[in-house]
Amino acid sequence: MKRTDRRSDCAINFSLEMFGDPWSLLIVRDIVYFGKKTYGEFLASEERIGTSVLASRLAALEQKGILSKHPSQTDKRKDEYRLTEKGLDLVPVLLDLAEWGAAHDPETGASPDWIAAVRTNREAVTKRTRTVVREGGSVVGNYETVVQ
Amino acid sequence: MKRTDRRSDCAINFSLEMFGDPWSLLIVRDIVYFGKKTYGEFLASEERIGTSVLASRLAALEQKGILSKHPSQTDKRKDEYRLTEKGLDLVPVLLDLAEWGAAHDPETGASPDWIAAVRTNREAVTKRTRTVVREGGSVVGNYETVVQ
DNA sequence: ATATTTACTTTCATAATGAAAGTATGTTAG
DNA sequence: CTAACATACTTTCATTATGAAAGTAAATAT
Repeated sequence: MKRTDRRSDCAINFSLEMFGDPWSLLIVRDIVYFGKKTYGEFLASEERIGTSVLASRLAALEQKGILSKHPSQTDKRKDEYRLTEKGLDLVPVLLDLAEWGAAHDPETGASPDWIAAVRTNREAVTKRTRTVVREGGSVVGNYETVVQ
Repeated sequence: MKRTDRRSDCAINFSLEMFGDPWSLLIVRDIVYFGKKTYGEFLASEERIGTSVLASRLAALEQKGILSKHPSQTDKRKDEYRLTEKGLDLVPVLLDLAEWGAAHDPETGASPDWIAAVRTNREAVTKRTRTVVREGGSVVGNYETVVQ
């Protein structure tokens, strides 16, 4: 009586079913790179996610244990979304996507030394990124720390 | 007069626009892990991609330079799809997705020693996987070679 | 008290997916 | 040589997801 609804037991397929849509990883990126936390901050991102899509993605990521939601202490209208440990495990995926994108987009906006740091020092960059993000920081706000 | 249609210049966004749908990376996985090459082989994969979706994904991946298409030498009905070098650059992404999926799916079908090899020996596994796939082989058909 | 913020929900037109059947060309079996 | 079959699609159409815009309710700022 197993086999609920998943397409297969493949680990890659499992990952794709969890966050393999075109928006979920952009939300994770907003947290990891830019330190965004609230609905309004995600909504304002450059890629212009629609409000209804954002709402459904946030709910789905929370339900899947990738994000957790907490009422803001300072403003009761706001909620803060944070990555769980499971969500932090996506940092390596983000780094690979950044590396691939930077390598193959002739007009990429990625900074060459960030990409170089990821390429030459992957383990350490991953670990420091996790640590920084776990404590509420972001890559952009802690560049020196993360890159080394 | 730049800025065609892309949502942003972010490298992560670029990657997601190229293969960030729920099917493209499964096709790449079919090639890398299982050595699939033809339309019919992709169509038969466990996740049951629809024929119209498969056709559009293959065309899109070819147009984006991730796959190349070649008439089969032995059977003129068949076409063979292969990864370009740009497509081979997706191997690290696949390895990360496998690692994340295996780590977070309690019922994963991924073999523990493949995952262990990826985790402890990422660089070498990546490089050997690329080499094997570039020559038309696959992970499943060359397990000992790839894992070491 | 009133205006504004914030996090949504609702509505609705358009696009993508999924299931099923159909087609054109090449191959195989008798 | 011909009929059945294989292969790579395309077409159709119902269902679902996306995207744009407007609306709502609670909390905060003025």
